[in-house]
Amino acid sequence: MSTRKTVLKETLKRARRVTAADVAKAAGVSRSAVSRAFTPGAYLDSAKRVAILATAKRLGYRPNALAASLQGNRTDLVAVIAGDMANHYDAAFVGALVAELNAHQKWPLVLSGSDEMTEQSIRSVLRYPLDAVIVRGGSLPASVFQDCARLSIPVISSGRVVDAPATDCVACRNKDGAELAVRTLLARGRTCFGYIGGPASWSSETERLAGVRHALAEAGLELCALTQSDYTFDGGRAAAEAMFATSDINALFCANDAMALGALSAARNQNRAVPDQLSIIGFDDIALGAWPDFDLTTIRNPLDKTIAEILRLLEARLKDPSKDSETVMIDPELISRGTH
Amino acid sequence: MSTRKTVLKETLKRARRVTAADVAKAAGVSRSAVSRAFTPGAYLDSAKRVAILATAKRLGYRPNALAASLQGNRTDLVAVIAGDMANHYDAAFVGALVAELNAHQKWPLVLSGSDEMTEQSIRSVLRYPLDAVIVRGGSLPASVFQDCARLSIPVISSGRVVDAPATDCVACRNKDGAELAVRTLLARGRTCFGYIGGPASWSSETERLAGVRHALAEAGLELCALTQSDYTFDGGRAAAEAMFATSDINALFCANDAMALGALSAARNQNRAVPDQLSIIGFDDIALGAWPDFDLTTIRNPLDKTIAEILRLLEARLKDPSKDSETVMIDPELISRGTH
DNA sequence: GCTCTTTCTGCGCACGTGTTCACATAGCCC
DNA sequence: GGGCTATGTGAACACGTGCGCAGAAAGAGC
Repeated sequence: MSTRKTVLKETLKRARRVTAADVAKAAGVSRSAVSRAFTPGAYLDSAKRVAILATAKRLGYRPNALAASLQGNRTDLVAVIAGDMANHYDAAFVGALVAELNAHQKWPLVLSGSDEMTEQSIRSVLRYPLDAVIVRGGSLPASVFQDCARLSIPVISSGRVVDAPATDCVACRNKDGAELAVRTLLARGRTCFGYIGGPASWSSETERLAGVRHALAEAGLELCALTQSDYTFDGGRAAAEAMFATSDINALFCANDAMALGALSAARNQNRAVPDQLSIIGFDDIALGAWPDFDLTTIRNPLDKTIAEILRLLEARLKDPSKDSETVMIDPELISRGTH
Repeated sequence: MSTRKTVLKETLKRARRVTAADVAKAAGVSRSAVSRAFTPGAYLDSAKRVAILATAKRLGYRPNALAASLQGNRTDLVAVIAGDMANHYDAAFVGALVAELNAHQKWPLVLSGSDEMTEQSIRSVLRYPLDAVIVRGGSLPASVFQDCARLSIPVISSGRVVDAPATDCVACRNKDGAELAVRTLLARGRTCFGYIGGPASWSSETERLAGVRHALAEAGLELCALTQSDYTFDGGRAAAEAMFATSDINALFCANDAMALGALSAARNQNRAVPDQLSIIGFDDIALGAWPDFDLTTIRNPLDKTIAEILRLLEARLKDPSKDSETVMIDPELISRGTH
């Protein structure tokens, strides 16, 4: 009876994965021996180990990482909540982060899409026992962080400082970056400033705007023009066109490079000489800005440093899950090129 | 004794995940009842179900997807082997694919990096019981496909046609695309053709080159200049500069948009009027090409269709794992803009 | 030969879940 | 009351693995 049931199951299942028991039977040893063969440092006759590994290779066996993780081991699975992958900086960020995680033998479950979609997705993904969740900026509701905390899954937030237990943060000093941009333009002798920002709901946006206002106030100035746009090339281009039509700015700071490139495109289209009549500075330092066709002056939001810090924090957190939360601030740098 | 051991383990483990047994104890029911509460259609008193779900929510319980998958269920985990994320087309591809997989409740484990690194990574990731592996172009060794076959993990290959069991393919008709580009340039009256290709090891490259040669031969022509580059903007720019120095082409077809934009940049830098003196056509149709600053004519490698087909093939394969392998060819289209 | 250490091995438990199985309770009709 | 169906329930198993435990074998020192 029970044999018949097993046979039925075998047939129904298309093709069972080879298990340690299969290898043990084929090699004529116990299942424990197979397990030990794959565990460095375990007591096992070296000749036997070689034989077992050979059999395993022949059958195409690999230990099932999921079953192993049931014992309370690490899963090496990390959720990565990407921002908008259409954004060049976010895409570069995710690409570099994924490569770095791979190099550290961590496997990223990537989530992307609109914020509501992502919120749904993260709920589903939390069904997996993750080692950690890495969040890229964005504007996710606080409930997500609470859910992670309840499941005692550590969180690393990049681009936004979050105060929560077992939550480490890496963020750029956005205010400093914006001030750096404005001071650079002031030093160039500019007096009438325009600013094209991103969606007001993003914390980075409010910080950058605050930096702009602060640095201008120090020089006894105010913004001549201000627009909130959407971090895209098209959005930046449209915002710049509208701005050119209503005010006579000679300096323009954009909250990211994509919008700055859009603004540069608009300026060229209207025959405004850059940088003679108008200075433009972006933020992020995407690869595109360095192309000779643009040669965009920008404030670098250092990708490599940020990702290196994320991995350092991840390792530290896994080593000591109960350690205090840590926040690392990254200093932006001026990348001086031809548009200011 | 056994109690003491359990207590010790509890203390050592930082914070255990809430399990169905915990919920059962808290709600005063059996563990089976908790499992049934989360299984739609299972026999369970409706009042009891409500009570259990409430308790589960209070404790922050979610079923462990990994433990559930041990029973032979789907894991909903899919490995995605990305190409080079620095490449704009590949980055857009991965971004769109990830979003679409998320929408279908599939969770992508993304691998990226150099080919050798990726090969190492895929071996590690195959320790997880994956529902499928999606491979983006590239030049991975055949052994990877063999490994997947042995573990009976279905493979979907995009950008390259692979003949293997349980391996479905989606690919662009690269030859047709290249011919379309050349015929468009011929119709424009061009006679002296340059071609900047990608690495020769890629199958897409040989197909595109074959298309170029075939369409030219039909018109009784041959290539005036040929270079293999690396699919990057800088590579395309350097290749174009070298080409301009040695031959007097009036038509240039590039194997991808990034190199075409580099070539366009080089042409502008040397005051070659595009499209009056020189026509340039790219391949892929990345978002960048549509920017008014470039306005690049190109051959679209339809991203949405490709991804839609990948998901269709994935669903079909999961529904019937033993179905015949299928190959879907996607037709490229001419996107006529200002550089030809 | 006897004890002690070192090396090696198989048995069996634990991990968290879905599902089958056997059993209970209740309702209904003859 | 007897037989039937529909509904509800907990115990038990299976999934694949790592590891603890106990015992075996072998060698070393007296």
